[in-house]
Amino acid sequence: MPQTPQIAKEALDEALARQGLRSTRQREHVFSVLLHRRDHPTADEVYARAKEEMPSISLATVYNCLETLVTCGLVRAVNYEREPTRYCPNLHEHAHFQDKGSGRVYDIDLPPDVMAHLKRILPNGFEADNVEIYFHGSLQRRQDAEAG
Amino acid sequence: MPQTPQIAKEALDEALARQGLRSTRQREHVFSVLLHRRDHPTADEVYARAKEEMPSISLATVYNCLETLVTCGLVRAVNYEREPTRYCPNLHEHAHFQDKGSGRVYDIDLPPDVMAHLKRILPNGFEADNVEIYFHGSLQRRQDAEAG
DNA sequence: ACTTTAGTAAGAATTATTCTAAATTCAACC
DNA sequence: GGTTGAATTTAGAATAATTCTTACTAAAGT
Repeated sequence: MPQTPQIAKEALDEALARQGLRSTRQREHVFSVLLHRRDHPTADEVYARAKEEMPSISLATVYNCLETLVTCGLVRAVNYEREPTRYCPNLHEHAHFQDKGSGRVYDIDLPPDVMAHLKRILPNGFEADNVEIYFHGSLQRRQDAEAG
Repeated sequence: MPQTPQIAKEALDEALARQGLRSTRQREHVFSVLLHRRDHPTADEVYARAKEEMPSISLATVYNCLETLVTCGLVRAVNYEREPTRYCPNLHEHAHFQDKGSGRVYDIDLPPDVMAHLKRILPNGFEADNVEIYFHGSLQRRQDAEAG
């Protein structure tokens, strides 16, 4: 039973309030679904998981809630090629890696200098707000390194 | 009247042959459209431009040809968020920058070390085939620096 | 309690893209 | 030069993710 931890609920309420938005059961629940398994689910997957505890929630509401969470800055929308958008509650600056075997997406921490270093390659006049870095490849699984 | 330069036509024929594919009028024309204005057009835009010289070409064929060119390695498909796919005949390793004002996409050359440097941040077991780097921001236009 | 506003639900609509089936083209062989 | 068979093109239908619309519900302000 994923229960939104108090600390996350407070962050949610505060972030929503900052945008003049209300905290609702659906928003809280969708957020808790994302926090519970940080595996970059698609909207459909979030919908399926959300319904387990809240069978009356609709797909449209899941889309609305995800969009709201993105607007509030609590969640990041992640795209690769034209696959369905995935959602990620990890707010550190980080890159993504998609394993072409399983399609699963993993967070890759960025050493602090990388982002700055990257922005420095831009010619004069190009001002970047953000940089998306998306690796695509295969994940060599080793017995001793089991990752989620 | 964009005419495929001989050198490009030969590269096309050779690349197609390597995959056991035929060189056709449509494939050649779609390729020439991409080479003519290197502004990362969408499939729809390529369709519109291709029709000017070849009014009978269909949108499906444009999609097929673009896909074929990507398969042959002559063209890169570029995605940002869930916007329509854009096509780019620049095969150097490079990043993309989208100006949020105009939506236009620019190629950004990568210093040779950057790619290698980036791949080195991957944890053990992650083997990247490729990295997409997509900047999003605004382009400060200066009188003396007019770019296409 | 009454009114306004925000949020949710269900399904229709949209959009980029892919699929399907029929028609056409092309390269190789006779 | 015509024939054959596979590859390609075409037009339109189909698909899939997402957004929109409209009515309903819930909450907040008065």
